[in-house]
Amino acid sequence: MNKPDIRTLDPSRRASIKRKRSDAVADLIRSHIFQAGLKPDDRLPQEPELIEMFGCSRSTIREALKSLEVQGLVQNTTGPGGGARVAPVSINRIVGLLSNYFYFQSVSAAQIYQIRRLIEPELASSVVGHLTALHFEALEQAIAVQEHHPGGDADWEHHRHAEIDFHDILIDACPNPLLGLVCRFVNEAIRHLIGRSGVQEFAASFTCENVDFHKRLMSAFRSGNAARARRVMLDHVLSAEAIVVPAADRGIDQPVFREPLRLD
Amino acid sequence: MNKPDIRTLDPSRRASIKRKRSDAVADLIRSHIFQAGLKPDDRLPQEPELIEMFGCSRSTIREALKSLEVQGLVQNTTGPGGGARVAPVSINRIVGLLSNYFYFQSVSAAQIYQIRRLIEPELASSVVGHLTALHFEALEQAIAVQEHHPGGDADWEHHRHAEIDFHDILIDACPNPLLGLVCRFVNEAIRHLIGRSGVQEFAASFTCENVDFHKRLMSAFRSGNAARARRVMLDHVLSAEAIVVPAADRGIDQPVFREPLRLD
DNA sequence: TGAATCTATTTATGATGATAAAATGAATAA
DNA sequence: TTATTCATTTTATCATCATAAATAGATTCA
Repeated sequence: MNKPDIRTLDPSRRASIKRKRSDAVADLIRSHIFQAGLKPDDRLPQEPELIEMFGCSRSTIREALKSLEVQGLVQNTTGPGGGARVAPVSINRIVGLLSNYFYFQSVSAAQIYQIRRLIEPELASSVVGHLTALHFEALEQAIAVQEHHPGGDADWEHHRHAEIDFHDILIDACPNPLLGLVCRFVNEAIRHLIGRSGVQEFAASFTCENVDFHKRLMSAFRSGNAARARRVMLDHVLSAEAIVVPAADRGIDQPVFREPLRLD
Repeated sequence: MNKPDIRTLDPSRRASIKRKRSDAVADLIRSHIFQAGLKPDDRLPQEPELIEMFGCSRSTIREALKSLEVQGLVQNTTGPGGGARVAPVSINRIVGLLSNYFYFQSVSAAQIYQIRRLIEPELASSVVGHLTALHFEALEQAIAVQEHHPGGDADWEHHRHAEIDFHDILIDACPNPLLGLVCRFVNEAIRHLIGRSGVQEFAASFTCENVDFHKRLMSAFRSGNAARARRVMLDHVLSAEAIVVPAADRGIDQPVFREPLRLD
């Protein structure tokens, strides 16, 4: 058969290793979305049209659309007016895909806190002035969850998750999407650590301490004091690190920035 | 027909919105990989067996495998001994998926540098003692690329990419995978910024300055001085920020940490 | 009129069978 | 020995049909 093969039509592709047709089609559609500047909810051609456009079968098109769907770029719906539509790539999807990564690349508490101490204070500072009433409500509720069974042993994991939830809510209010994304990643890494940890010794006092820090953070947020929010968060993270990270793993040379300096 | 539907068998799924079979199968396989502790290169059952196991058709299984392939969890090969194999989720794949995100969520230079000034100095410090001869060679070459046409106007984008390449090489030597991942993200964001920027005014002197900083970094790396590497990198990032970020966007309250403090 | 329900249509989704292409290893020819 | 060819295994792609889901519009009931 003498059908033109997409893989050989594009010179840039031909040089590289043989790719699957479905992947080539997926990339072409992906490029088209960006180059045409399509926005979320814009419609893509329907399956029969795509089959016509790319000269390949339905299953190939479907695999390509599946690929784009997993990437979070498109969403497929049935029914009249349905088909493939452009979707906004959500931060949640990226984080979800990331979680696979941690299964093969385990990260230690020490490694997590090496970054956490740097970015969480920045997060705390940056959300000041951006927290809505809804945010405050959610934050209060996260604190309430932590306070509920302060002594219960079985609730340890529950408390730790509520602790991370508190920080995730801050991310929601963060005006810098990249900072938010990075913080989400670190939180996701912590969640994995909680899941597989045998480090459940530090229960009661740790939770109380965290709640206290969170309340002090709330106070700083309410008063609109970014500098104080930064300081309190730094203390919070360092305090947690001192408990969570085994002393042996705590790098002596790891620096802590206590006070910010200004650009000249 | 009275076939058991995977979507209704799992109580946790039944409650939520209707999912596609292929997604349900993909999740089951994914969970199996993790729960069985499968390692990269371990084989998954072949398509006919999977069809048997899940009681669904070939196309459903193939979509599920496609999904896992896009996620980077498995790799499919043809031929004897082929089939689906577990693959390590690579940092490159995650970054690739992330790049979609930036098309809908644009990030400004100011936002990038808010994070960059925090983590790049940490990166520079952490790679000290972990750079191999190969790393040094690659770093030298990246510098050479930047030096090649210091005045050429058309090379501006080329130089900027070489500048980012230099930092990516450091990431390769970073012993903290999470820090590496975060730095890759920031670099990816910068690459996007370069791609769509109309900010090409600052060309010649900027490149020279960067090369100078890179050479000073190399010196610190060679002498094994982590503290100096940190300081030089901070100066490098701040210098770049002062040029790249419009003064109006430069938040007055953004802090700069010039000297590290120690844990008590 | 207004809301709820039915029905038809559109579209993706799932199933089946056949063919093509890639990878492996064995057999063969130089 | 070395390279080549060939058969085999397994996915990749194709083609077609049947099913399920979602919407729009008509219809019915209050």
